[in-house]
Amino acid sequence: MSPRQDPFDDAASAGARASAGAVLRTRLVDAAAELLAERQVSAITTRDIARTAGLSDGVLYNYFSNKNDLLAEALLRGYGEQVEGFGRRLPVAGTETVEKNLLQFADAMLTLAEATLPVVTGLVAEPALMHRFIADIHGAQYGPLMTLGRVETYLGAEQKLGRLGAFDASAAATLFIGSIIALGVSGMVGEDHVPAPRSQLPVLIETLLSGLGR
Amino acid sequence: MSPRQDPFDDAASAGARASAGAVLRTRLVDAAAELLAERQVSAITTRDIARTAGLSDGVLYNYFSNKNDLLAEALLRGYGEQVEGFGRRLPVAGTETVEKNLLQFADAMLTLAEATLPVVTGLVAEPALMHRFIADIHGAQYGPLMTLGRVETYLGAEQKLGRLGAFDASAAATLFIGSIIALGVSGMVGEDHVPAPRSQLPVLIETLLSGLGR
Amino acid sequence: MSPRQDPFDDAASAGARASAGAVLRTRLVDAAAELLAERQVSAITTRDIARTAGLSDGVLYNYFSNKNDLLAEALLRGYGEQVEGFGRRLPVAGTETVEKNLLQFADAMLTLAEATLPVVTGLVAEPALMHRFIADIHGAQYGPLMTLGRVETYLGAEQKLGRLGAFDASAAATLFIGSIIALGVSGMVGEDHVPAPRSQLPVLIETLLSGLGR
Amino acid sequence: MSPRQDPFDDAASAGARASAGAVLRTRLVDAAAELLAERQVSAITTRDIARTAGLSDGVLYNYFSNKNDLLAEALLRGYGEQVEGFGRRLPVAGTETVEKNLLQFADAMLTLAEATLPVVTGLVAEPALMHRFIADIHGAQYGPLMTLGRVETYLGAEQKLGRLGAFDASAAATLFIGSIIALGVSGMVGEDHVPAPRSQLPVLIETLLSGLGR
DNA sequence: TATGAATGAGTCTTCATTCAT
DNA sequence: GATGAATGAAGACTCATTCAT
Repeated sequence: MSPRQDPFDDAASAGARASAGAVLRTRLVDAAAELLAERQVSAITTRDIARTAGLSDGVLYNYFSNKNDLLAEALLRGYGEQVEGFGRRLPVAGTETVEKNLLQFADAMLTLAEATLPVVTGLVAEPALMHRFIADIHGAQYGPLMTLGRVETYLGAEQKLGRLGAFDASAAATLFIGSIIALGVSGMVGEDHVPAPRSQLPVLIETLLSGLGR
Repeated sequence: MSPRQDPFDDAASAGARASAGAVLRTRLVDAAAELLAERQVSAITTRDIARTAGLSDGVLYNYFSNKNDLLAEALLRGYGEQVEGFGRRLPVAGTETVEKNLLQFADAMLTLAEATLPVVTGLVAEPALMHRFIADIHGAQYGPLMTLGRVETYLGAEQKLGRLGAFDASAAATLFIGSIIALGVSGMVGEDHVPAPRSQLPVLIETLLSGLGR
Repeated sequence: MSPRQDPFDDAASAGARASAGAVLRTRLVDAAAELLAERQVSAITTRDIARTAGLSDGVLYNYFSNKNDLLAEALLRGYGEQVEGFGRRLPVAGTETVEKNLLQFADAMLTLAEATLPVVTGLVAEPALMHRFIADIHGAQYGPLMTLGRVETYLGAEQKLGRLGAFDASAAATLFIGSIIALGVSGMVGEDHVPAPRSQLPVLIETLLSGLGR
Repeated sequence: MSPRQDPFDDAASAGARASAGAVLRTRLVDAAAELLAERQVSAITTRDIARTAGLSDGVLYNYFSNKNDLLAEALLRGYGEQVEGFGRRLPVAGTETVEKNLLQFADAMLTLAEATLPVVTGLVAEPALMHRFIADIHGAQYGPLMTLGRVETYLGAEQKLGRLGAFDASAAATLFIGSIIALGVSGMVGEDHVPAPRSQLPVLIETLLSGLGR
């Protein structure tokens, strides 16, 4: 007698099954992320996700306890990717000029804001998901504090190098990031008569560097 | 014969009768505003509004052509009240010190942001209402451009008075407002370990005034 | 002392009041008839009628026990007017030629059909109103039997005058009226590629007169 | 091994499973058709259909994009069945006698009219559904023009065979069909004192054949 | 485990009718 | 009588979740 007839019952296929499951799980997250990129969270139905993933309506509940669990994962992954893209573009203190570096920083940050704002603002309507998301990005060190921290660290480093004066690095980072996010928001709302956000970065930086005083 | 004392007689009651319709209308707007203050737009149902107003389900449609019309009115009224409160607190160029004035400006603006951000961000999930709202606040001169304009105007005035140096007033206003909104947002999402937004205003202003340069 | 001060309290004004009531009643029926001419029965609301009559929502119930009672009256009146217009245009047996007379008959009947079909078909969706209407037009001798009877009478008269041959006048009337109503319906449904109903009357009459036999 | 007897096994049950969706879909259409046979379109609610089909409220939307889509299908199916029944009963030119053939034609047509008139007239109150239905029956070659065309064709064929004289076949078809529909309508509205529609067919045909002239 | 059919509570909106003034 | 504000039942449609196969 051969060991077993049941084709699904050996270690290999058990592994295959397990990873097959993981595959489906990933396909669901991919589909959710894809939809998140083109639509408000509140406009995404479980059926949409299943269709996009090419799967049936019910699978979702084999891998996630509910819709929000899946969305939270997709959200975190998408956000994380953007944050990492941001992290890879950062200038190094002491190289180039401070102004040039800040511009590069600003551009990366505006890109991050433009990519994540639509999704994040959409979360406001889903408090449960929102809190979940905030907890998750804290856990994953992806929070806005991280970006704020990067700017702060950079500014502090330039100060130590003597390429910047004395100022509160934390406050400066808030001014820098806050104004860039504001630009991103105004671009998102799409008010007419407002200049393209990106074109305003240089004068923003120059103003921040010089200050308003005499 | 002395005039009648009964406050419900004559013109008064005629007026009351004439505006009887307006009473319910107002009650509906009040109810909507009340709910808006405690919940996301998307979590407010027509039934909620009716219950809160102590009215029956259908009344809404005797005064508004649909749910969004009512919400838009409540939204605009609430937002307008905040904007006017903001407008009344603004400093005058040339008085006091620039720093003190900017602090007052910042405080008013943070108050405005804290009051309006939750509602406004909730609109993102309701594009129809969002566009309606944007059109309404533009019509009512309540737009964000208005607040930006106020700051810009103030800074320009101080420049002319020689109390501030040479800088781009528009960029400065963006730095100022953007960072305050960012404080408001961080307060709203309620991240722990973040200092109270209001306590950060002085150093923010000082940093903005001095700049980062040497 | 003059007889009476109260301007509303003499016989004349009592009469005026009574007729004032009748006036409102008539205004309601007028408004309903007006709307019936431009819309399906099912698309007419009591509020529409009140607005059109320039009256308040509730008056209707002072003169009619419900919406259908009012509509039934408007329906009957409108239908009666058309039927009477039809009755006034009928030819007299023995005058002109039979063919010319039948054409006149046909034209009057098509006019009647075109005017009443939209309203009558709209009634199908309101069984209660439909039955009421049928009973009413029977009572008022306005029924289709009446028009059928008119044709039948005319044909019989021409037979007696020897201007037509031997045939069953009732069946002939049915052929005549049925085909004209069919033309009216096909015009109403507005199928393309169908010739204008009125242009087909002559050949219809000629065919009816000659018959299909050899 | 003998083939299995169990009708639910193998291919049969695979088919059943594959078409399991179609089963509910059909049940819905059946239920709609059932209601259509006993009630005006406008008096049928989605809940009625679901209850009649023994299903829950929402199922409808798993198979149809809206209520009208379902009704349109039920309508077309019912109408098509009648039209096909009609088509199967038609006489052939040159056989029997013309009179007998026309009577057969008339009877089939009256049957068709009696079956379809209540439903079709009910559509008048639902313009959207009406247009949809007209488009559908045109697509399916079920339109009234078809029935008209069948009569016209028959009459033309008899003319060529010399069994009928010279006349306008189109006008004759309109006379024929129009009067039969009129009989159907008068039967439908159920006026009393009107002889049974079917009993009037012979004299109608005789009159049509002989004409009114001398 | 995968499927997708089925569920049913919940949403906005309409409108004939009532009734206090 | 006249008003018109208020009522609330009813309708079409959506969608997260369940569960038999």
